Amino acid sequence: MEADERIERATAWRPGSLIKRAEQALIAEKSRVLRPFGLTVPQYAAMYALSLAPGISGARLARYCAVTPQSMTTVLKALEGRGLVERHPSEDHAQVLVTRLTSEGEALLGEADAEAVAVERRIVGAFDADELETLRALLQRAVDVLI
Amino acid sequence: MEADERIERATAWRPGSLIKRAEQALIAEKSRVLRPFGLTVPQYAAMYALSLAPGISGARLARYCAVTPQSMTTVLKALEGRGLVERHPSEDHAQVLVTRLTSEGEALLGEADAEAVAVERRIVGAFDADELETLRALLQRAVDVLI
DNA sequence: GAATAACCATAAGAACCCTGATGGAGATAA
DNA sequence: TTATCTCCATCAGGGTTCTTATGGTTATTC
Repeated sequence: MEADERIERATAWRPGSLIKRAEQALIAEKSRVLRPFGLTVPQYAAMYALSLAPGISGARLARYCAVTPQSMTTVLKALEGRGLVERHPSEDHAQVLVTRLTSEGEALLGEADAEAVAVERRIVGAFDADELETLRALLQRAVDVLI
Repeated sequence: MEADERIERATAWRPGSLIKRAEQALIAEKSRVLRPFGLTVPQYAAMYALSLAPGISGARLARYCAVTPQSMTTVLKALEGRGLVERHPSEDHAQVLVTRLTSEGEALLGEADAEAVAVERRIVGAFDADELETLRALLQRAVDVLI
């Protein structure tokens, strides 16, 4: 159909579509490797950040994962329901919920992280050091002109 | 807090986080400029593709916009409810719904597209031709190793 | 000490996206 | 002609995300 080329020609110059495709492919592949563990990508990201910063508040966790606090709340509720994380009121700040991985959470994260890291390594392995730095710099510039 | 640097150091090498930030910034900015028109980014994308390929089926439209047919159905229902697109059974294929922009849809798209294109131009303007081609090639390579 | 700003958690509502599964229609090959 | 493959639309269910708004707590500032 001729519409294919017409649409291709009209959208190919837009950098946005390239970035979208890359992000989509990344999400799809990570979802695939995480599915056996019953984890979604945002759930994995939250658990990974929790492993690096145990006892963090939900709001800080949201900032680290680049989502809104409301989104993080729903993610944490799902994880809490599965017994992978636990939340308790902070002793210092009454309105803060201290969040930690449970031992089951740590065990599951250990397995899942190996798969997730492997996906990232596949990307890293496709570039040399210079190319990786170039990609980083170009994407950063795109972000800078957008914000 | 020390957790900031620890998380930063542990995630900075992952290309996935860079791509995610870029996509997030892009979505956020496009959402912002499209909001006055009452359009979301996927709704705009669908209308834009429809303007290039009038009378296309929902399934083909979904492929062009890189979403599932189910997602496209919900997008089109919203647009249809606002009178921006219309869908009629095809005369050739009984199971196909021919989809077109209404005149109001075309008018609204004309205004919204100017804003959306401006966002893309801001990105394009931040790079020279070589850099743009490099970004395109690097992102394409990342997609290729993931698929 | 009181006002202000900054932070935290959360509810409500709307969109989006996905996977999985169902059912119907057209085209092709045995 | 029948079986199969492909394409289309859609339902059901789960998960993520956002905006908008509310209410409470802590720290700072006047």
